[in-house]
Amino acid sequence: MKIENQELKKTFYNKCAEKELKITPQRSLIFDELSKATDHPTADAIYKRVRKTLSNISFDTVYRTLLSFTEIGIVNLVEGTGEQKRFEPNLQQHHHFRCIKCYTIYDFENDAYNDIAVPEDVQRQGVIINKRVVLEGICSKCKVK
Amino acid sequence: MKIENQELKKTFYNKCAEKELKITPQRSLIFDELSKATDHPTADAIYKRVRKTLSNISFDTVYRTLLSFTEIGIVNLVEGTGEQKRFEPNLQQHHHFRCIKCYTIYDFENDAYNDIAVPEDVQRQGVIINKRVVLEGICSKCKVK
DNA sequence: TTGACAAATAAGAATGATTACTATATAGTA
DNA sequence: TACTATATAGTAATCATTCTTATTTGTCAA
Repeated sequence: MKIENQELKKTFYNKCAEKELKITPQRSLIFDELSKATDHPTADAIYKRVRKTLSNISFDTVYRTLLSFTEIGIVNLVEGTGEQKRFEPNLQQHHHFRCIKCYTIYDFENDAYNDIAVPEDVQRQGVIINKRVVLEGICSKCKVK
Repeated sequence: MKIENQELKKTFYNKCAEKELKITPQRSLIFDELSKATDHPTADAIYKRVRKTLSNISFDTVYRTLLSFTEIGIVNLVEGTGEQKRFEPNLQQHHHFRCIKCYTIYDFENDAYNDIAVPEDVQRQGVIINKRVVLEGICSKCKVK
């Protein structure tokens, strides 16, 4: 396991303790599996992966667990336009390029985007937790077709 | 009907002609109804509104029509994280503040956000059609609770 | 370590959104 | 006006998500 994953695991234990979520084999496995993922998987995709280790885990457990992870902030829900929910590990701030044809999401990092200021009128409307730039378009693969 | 709505209606006729979509009373009504909306309605919400005028319109027609409008680019699908699809009229470029508790989406305009540059590495991955900043957080209403 | 209790799980059913199907109706055009 | 491809209403089917219930498990105090 890489250093950054050990760090992630620590956050997992800390946050679970803080929010009074018990550490179960299912939760631990689901967390590990999502931490490895680079493809913004759906709950169903994670379910298929964890079943290789825990063959009788239920889909409901996977789904519920992913949602509770997003609630305590150790996992992110990825924005889309109404398809299945997609999840990603809560890594450093990054942004998304989303293909409107195949729905693939490409991550990218950009310091200028990280530093954009929140307008004052929006600050008055609530507390901002996330800033993200979403670029939408057609990816090279879909362009070819 | 206001000037800008007349303009919208022209775009509607032009785009429909261009893409060979027939102008039907249902389509025309659905387009008008969404053009008036400021609340990023779901298909179901639009269905309820148009039924006041066309009482026997089917939900399927409304849903299908909204999707075909997004395909020809006269309507936008709003980003979210896996809830029901939400639609908005395709107006001038704007950005969203999205409450993660109640899912309400607040529009705002910001010139600096409109002008952000697309990084070169992303330009190589595809053609960008939309740039949008999504701010997520907790809105004042939900904060109170 | 053991026992009690609250929390978590598996399994499957229920709900709700979205999509597909089919017979009928209609817009656009000769 | 008549023709033809397209669109529609009504309904059924599918798929994602959420709920229910009986059982199991983690945690903590003794």
